[in-house]
Amino acid sequence: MSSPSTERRRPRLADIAAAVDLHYSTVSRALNADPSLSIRPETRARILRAAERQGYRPNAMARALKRSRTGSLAMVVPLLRNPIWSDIQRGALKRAEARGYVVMILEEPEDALRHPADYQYLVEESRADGLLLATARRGAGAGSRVLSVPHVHFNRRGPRPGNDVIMDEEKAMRLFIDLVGGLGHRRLAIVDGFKVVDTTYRRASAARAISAEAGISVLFQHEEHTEAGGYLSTQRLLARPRVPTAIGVGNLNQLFGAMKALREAGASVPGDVSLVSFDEDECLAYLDVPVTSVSMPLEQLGAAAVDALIERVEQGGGEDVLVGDPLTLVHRSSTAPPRSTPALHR
Amino acid sequence: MSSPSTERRRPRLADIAAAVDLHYSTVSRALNADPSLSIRPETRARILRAAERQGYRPNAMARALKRSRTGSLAMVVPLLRNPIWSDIQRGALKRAEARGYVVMILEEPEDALRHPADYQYLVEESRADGLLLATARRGAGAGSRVLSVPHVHFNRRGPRPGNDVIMDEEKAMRLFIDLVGGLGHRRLAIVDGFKVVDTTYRRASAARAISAEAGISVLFQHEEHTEAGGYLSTQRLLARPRVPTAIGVGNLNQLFGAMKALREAGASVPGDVSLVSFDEDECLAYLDVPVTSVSMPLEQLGAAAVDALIERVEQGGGEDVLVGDPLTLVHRSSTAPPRSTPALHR
DNA sequence: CTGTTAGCGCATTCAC
DNA sequence: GTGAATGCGCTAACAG
Repeated sequence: MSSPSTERRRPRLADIAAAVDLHYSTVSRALNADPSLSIRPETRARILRAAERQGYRPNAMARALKRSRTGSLAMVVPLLRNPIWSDIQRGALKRAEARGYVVMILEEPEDALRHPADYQYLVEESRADGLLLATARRGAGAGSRVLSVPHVHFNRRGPRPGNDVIMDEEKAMRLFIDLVGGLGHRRLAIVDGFKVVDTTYRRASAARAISAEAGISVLFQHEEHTEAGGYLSTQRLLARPRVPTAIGVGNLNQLFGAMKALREAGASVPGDVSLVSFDEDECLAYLDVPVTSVSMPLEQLGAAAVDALIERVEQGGGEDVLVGDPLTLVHRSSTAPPRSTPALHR
Repeated sequence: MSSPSTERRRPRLADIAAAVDLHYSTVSRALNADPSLSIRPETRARILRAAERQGYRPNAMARALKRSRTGSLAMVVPLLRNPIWSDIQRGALKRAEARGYVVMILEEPEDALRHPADYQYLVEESRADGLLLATARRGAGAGSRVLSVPHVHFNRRGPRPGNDVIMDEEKAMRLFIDLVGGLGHRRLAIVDGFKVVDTTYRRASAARAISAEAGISVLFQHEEHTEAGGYLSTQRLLARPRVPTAIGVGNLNQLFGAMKALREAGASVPGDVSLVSFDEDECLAYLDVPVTSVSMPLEQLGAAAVDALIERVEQGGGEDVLVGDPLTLVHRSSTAPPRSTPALHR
């Protein structure tokens, strides 16, 4: 209806070749700066100018078909409310863009888990060059179909070593235990998600080892990683004969539940119990009593995962990666020495 | 080193054609269930079986090249901490998957805004069939380059009508004003982000219109959409000679700031001031005083945006979409009648 | 009912 | 220095 004539096809190599009166293969080589092409600079400039003028854009599909490389990565993340996934995703997107890749995102519902191999089709159909996976449950798919396309598991380890990019959960746990241990706490508790999730599993193992060596007791409560889960776990802890004096909470959602349970029980923070979050978030600074947290390198993890995957795609190699920096304590007001503790009398 | 021979190429149409002793074009038509092909069921079954056995997967690049359609959409979202974007993204991903599309995500830093047309290259290079954009600032790029590829603006309107998928902010505002107005409040305030963001702008306009017609006064505070912004805005409100008795807060980050300001000023909620959040989140139920919120149809918005874009890609048509369902009030404990109000004496 | 043919747009090996 | 030719894997129009 309105100007039906203006519609113009996107220029191809042939179009710009016609404009400069050269063969399109020459144009291709000039635009790609093919070193084996000894072209005179002046001709080259002419080509570039023509391409520019016509607004030439290489067709990614055609190029991908020819090169058998799509320039895109597929990222599978669990469908969770926890904001850490946004941060990891952010790190991955930035790094991928910087390295000339695009990223497709898929979200896997927690109640409809699939096997990692179920995402292989993306590579097999040449939609992506490789897979970034955060879908593994511990033991899931162990011994079963092994992925035969480039991939890395991030944040959660895969069924076998060699393609994992994970955070240094042990370091995080050590930070927590050193902090409250140093304040004099000897009865700690950790409120976290279920141990079928690898991250939680590693955290729990680390806590066990570290606390044992420090002569500190640690109680574990594993529940859903939601407000309700944190609430329930903390209620249970507070109902014990000897209530822990310091609690570490595995994620932000659970933290809100934990705080509610503490409030309802009349337990003051940090007076009665010290509280530490394993998710850092700006909002922690604005709570009634600002909550100390362990800040994990989330964006760095995403970036490292992309780097590792690209290495596998382009070189075929690669090793496990442990991301441990910057992993720091954000000191706020939710920790203090336990009431009448040796530390106070020193 | 280990079994270098096992490496087998991915099967192509030709491979399965060879296996069933038919031409590969026939195989193609059979697999695609081409209606113009009258093939005998038995042959068809043979083909399917062979394809299955060889693990055949159509090459998406080759298909895209031929069909000039990639089957992927590009989504550009602002780089923000606010969790609404995750929810919108989720809705979009789900719908896209259901409709056979994949989605690439790009995040645009708020401090390095680009023109929507800067993302056109994705379509021009045949990396995506269309663009989902949430990048517009009011007035940005108005009158400048107009997008010449299929696209929709979501949550934030584009420079001109016709390709917008937005939420019914007016309805949201009406819910808020009706609620607190009905409780007897006559001095309201709205704490929100800056009005260069279209969502905020529409919310403010709606509030102005609705409150005028209801004979209610509304004060606006526009600050950064962060905890610090909400804190600052609320402090300002509390410093006024006549403090508003009900405050609506535009997003979750600001809400934490607002609550801190109220706490520090010794203003009780809902005793001294009623509080309503325009972002719904499970954590609101776990706060010291659980906060009432307006729950927006975020996933629905994402899904609607995908539908609208696919319509433009596949049919070339499309109109503006207003997403208004389900848009509801989540009643919690942060609202009450103002102290000694007419409503109490009725 | 099935085979032939011609590209989609590009990179690349080989001639000249 | 540059042109010609081939094929990546697939779809679709056309033969037979």
